[in-house]
Amino acid sequence: MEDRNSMLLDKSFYIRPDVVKISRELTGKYIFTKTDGKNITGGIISETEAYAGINDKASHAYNNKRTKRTETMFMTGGVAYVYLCYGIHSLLNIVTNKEDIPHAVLIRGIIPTDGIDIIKQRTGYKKINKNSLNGPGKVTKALGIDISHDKTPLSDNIIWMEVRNEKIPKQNITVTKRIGIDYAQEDALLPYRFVLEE
DNA sequence: CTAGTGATGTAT
DNA sequence: TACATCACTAGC
Repeated sequence: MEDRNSMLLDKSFYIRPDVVKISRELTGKYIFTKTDGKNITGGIISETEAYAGINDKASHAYNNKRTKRTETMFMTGGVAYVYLCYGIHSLLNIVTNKEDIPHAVLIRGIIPTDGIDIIKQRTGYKKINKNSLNGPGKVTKALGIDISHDKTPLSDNIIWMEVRNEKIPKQNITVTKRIGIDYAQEDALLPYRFVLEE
């Protein structure tokens, strides 16, 4: 796994204080999973959003809201925060920053590279292309992630990130406002979404 | 455009 | 215990 062409992102990457920067940096990195007793599936992270804790009206942890569900966001960075949205879709977030500071990055899209046949099985898609997994619910379905993976450390060979040699220049990442958070008033306009350009 | 889906949060 | 809400998707 770890040679000079690929390196596991470890705790020191996730514990850093600037979640918006981490969100930008995760865009273009690789995510892999080994779930379901199946082999590795994964791809290049093509879209992320930052959720910046207690002062961000779009965040589940806004106003220091601490419940059974949001407790995960308060953990030390480097674990998965997975919750069910609209009764159907499990959404995968990466918890960042130190304990008690509830920052997270939502993984909104990947370009599949590994385990294409398993991804076809899980999604039911007959063909897979670089745009097939362009939504947060599609990503978790393809990677075999559900709410049972909440609190999973990103160091356990179940869900993990790698950096590889491919250079993703900064200018190839577009920045926009976040999706589906109209309830967040002025914070809905924050430039916290990062998308890899074609 | 809209229905579907169920865990979660908040109020009773 | 009840009810509204929701970091979405697929199918018209």
